[in-house]
Amino acid sequence: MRTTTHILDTGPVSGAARSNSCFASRLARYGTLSVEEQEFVARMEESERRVKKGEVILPANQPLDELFVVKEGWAVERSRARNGRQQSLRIILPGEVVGLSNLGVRLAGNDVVMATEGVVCPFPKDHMTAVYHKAPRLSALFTAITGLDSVTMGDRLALMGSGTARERMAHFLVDLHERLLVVNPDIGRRFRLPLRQVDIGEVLGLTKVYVNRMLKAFTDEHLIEIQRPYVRLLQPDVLKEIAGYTNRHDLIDHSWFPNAGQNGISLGARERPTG
Amino acid sequence: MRTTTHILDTGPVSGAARSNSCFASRLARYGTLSVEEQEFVARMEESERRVKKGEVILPANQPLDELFVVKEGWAVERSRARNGRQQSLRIILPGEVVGLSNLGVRLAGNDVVMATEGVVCPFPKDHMTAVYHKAPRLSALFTAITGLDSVTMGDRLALMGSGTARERMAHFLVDLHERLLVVNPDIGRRFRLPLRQVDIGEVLGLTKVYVNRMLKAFTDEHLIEIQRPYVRLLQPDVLKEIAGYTNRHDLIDHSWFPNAGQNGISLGARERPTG
DNA sequence: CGAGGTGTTGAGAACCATCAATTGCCGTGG
DNA sequence: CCACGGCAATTGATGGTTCTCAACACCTCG
Repeated sequence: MRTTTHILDTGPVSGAARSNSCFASRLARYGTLSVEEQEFVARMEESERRVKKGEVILPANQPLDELFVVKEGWAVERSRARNGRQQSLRIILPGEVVGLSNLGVRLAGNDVVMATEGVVCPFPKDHMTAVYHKAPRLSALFTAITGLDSVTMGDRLALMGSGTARERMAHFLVDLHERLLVVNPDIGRRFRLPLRQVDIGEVLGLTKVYVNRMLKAFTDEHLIEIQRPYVRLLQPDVLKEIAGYTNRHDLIDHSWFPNAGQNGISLGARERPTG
Repeated sequence: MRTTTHILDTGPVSGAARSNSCFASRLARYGTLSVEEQEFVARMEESERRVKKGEVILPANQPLDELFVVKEGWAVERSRARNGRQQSLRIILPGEVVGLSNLGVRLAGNDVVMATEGVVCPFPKDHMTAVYHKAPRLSALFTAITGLDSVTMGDRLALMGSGTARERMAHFLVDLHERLLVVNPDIGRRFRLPLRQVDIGEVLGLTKVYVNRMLKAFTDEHLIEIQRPYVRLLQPDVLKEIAGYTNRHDLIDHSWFPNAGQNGISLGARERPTG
């Protein structure tokens, strides 16, 4: 009998159970969690709050005493530029955490705003202290995720620096699709894109007008198909080629994680579902 | 008698001693380290390696088993785009760490290349395991620094997305200056900029021609003065205004750090030198 | 003295922004 | 049922910022 359970074990997983643990299910992608670690994660998701579209769940320039797991809906991290023109730094999808990278920071650098209505699970930052004390492997996993975010951000930075509008748009679509697949492997090539073209423009550093032109171009080239608010990627590979996309989600490393000690639980890589 | 020593205590600090601990001195900016923690840090800097200009100290797409502290010289993190046009993601100055954000990542996302000759201190990634086990406050500090890097990267992302060439250049100059001041508070307004205009272009996502034009513009407006390879910021405040610069280095938070335990060492904020 | 790298300057073109007008969609109310 | 308002998407015309290409000046080093 094993002392670990795999959260994403295929089998009798009810829909409700899955929706109760979208964060845990994302973590489970990177390995098996011990029972104790699962308790920590569960604690992070124990309180829910329903949030409206446009609600600021993490205000900039304010001390941040709560982290969030986004459970339903999309959020956006936005930098407020005094130029009026504001820039979205990243999109936060269900199952992703807000504030991990701001953990050591006294004041939050940027706003995090809900792009749609949704449900978030706030949990006090102090809990992280306990994690660092008692669940070193989990804290290492958080470090890993933070690092992954950083690499991802680097990719976007490169794209914003030297990428054309076409490349940016392709990257945007492909990246969203791949990230949605992480939590929800069975969506196929079609997904809901609950953003206006203005919003996309703020993510990509383009005007809504040019966003529209790029989308039209892709549609004309039969690369995508738009059935608002859904998008279908007709030729994902071509889009990846245009974007120069490299999937970074295989990058999580656990080899250096501290061992769990006498219970000897291995946080080994989970085999990827063939795709 | 205190059990802690402040590494940057003003007083009899020899030049040699300071050059031996540029990383420690950066850490010390954020608080006082215990003797044990100092030992960890010292261990990170115990082996030195002299590196040539252009040398790749951390190759992309390869497992990363060493971190580096850059002790002398400048390094650059570069994303290799297959478009030919390559983009520098960030500049790494003496006293800064390479690879912290890649800790949890199986393969390094990007190359890190020396922009000048210099000295780096490699230390095995495995040491971090020990840190996470035995020096929770230190590992929290690393998390904090990683977070700070992330926020900084967000600022640059916003700038690349919606900033003009003028704003980018101003930000570039001001940011470098402020970061050099962290380790070396007495350089005044003049600093050595050991980069070609092409290199600056790769950082800012501009061509060398336009970099030149911006620099000329700033010179004509008496905002800067160039005495290759030195730059003097004649009106730093105007530059900050142009760049919309906000200094993020005050942002490190230690309130949530785990306590050190019975020895009760406080990792309190260090008062900033008045500037 | 020549070669190569870097900086400087000019002219034209490309990409994307801006401005402006129109269409289509949806919910509301008459 | 239709009129209306408002928001988002779409399309066209024009302009600005930045790129590209190209030539030349400067410096260092052999």
